[in-house]
Amino acid sequence: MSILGHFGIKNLEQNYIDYVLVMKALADETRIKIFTMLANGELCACEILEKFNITQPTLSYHMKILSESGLINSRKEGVWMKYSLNRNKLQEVTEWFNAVNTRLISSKSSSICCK
Amino acid sequence: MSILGHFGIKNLEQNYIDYVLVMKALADETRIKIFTMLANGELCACEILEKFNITQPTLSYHMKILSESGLINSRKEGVWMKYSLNRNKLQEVTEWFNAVNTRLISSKSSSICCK
DNA sequence: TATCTATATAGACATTTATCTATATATGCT
DNA sequence: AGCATATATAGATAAATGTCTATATAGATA
Repeated sequence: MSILGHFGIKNLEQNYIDYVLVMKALADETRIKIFTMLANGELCACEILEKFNITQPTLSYHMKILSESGLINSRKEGVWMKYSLNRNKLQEVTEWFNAVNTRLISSKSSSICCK
Repeated sequence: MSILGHFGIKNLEQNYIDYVLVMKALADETRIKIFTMLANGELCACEILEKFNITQPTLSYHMKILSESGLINSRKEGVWMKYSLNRNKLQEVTEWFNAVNTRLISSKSSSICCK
C-alpha cells in the first residue's frame, strides 16, 4: 500500500480530532527531538535522558505524553523502559499530511466571499 | 520533484526546531479544523468565523498563530482578510514526516542498552 | 464627513503545560 | 532479606495558552 494519499476525502475532516493529540505531543522542543531520535530505532529511557538537560521525572512526563498520543510504543525490559516509534500511527499521520497536500493541489484558489 | 522523501539524513535533525511552531499551530482543535478547511481553498475570515462558536477576536488570535507558523498565507482584499494554505510550508512538513517514515523503515529495531 | 463593517489589539482571567523536588514502586543482585 | 538502580507518581509552581469584553483601526459608502 502506497504511502501517498489513498485517503478518501472524508478522512481529512473525520480524523483531525485524533491528530490534535499527536500535534500536541510534537509541539514541544524536547519531545520533537525525542521523536526524531526514535526514527533511528528503539531507545532506552536512560539513553534518551542523557541527551537532555532535564530531570528524570520530567522525561517520564514527556514520554507519557508521546505514548498517549499513540506516536510511540513502550515496553519494559527488566528495569528499563524501551521506546520506539509506532509505525502505524506515524504512517497514518504522514498519509494525512499527504492527503491535505493532494487536496490542496486539486482545490480551486479563488474565494468569492462575502455577503 | 517527488513529494516522497528525497530529504537528506541531516534535515531530520536540523529542522525539527522549525516544526515546533507548526505543531503548536495544529495542536488545537479549532486551528486544526481551520487548517483542513483551507485545504479546499482560500477562505475569508468571516466565512471561517461562521463555522465556530468563538468570538471574532478569538478567531483573529488563532489566525495569527497559524500565520506565524508559516502554514498559511493571508492577504487583505478591501476590508476582508483571505487565508490560504502555504503550499511550500505544507509540502516541507509533509516531506519531513515522509522522511521520518523512511528513516524508521530502514532503521534497526534492537536497542542494546544500558550500562 | 459621518458612519457602518471587518478585523486587530489590549487587558483580564481561568486553564493547561513544563518543570522541579520529594517520594513511591519495581526489578535485579548480593 | 536488604540494597541499589530505573522509572513513575504526587504535589508545588511559574509560564504559556485560549478565551472573553472593550476598544482601536482601516476600508467602503451614503
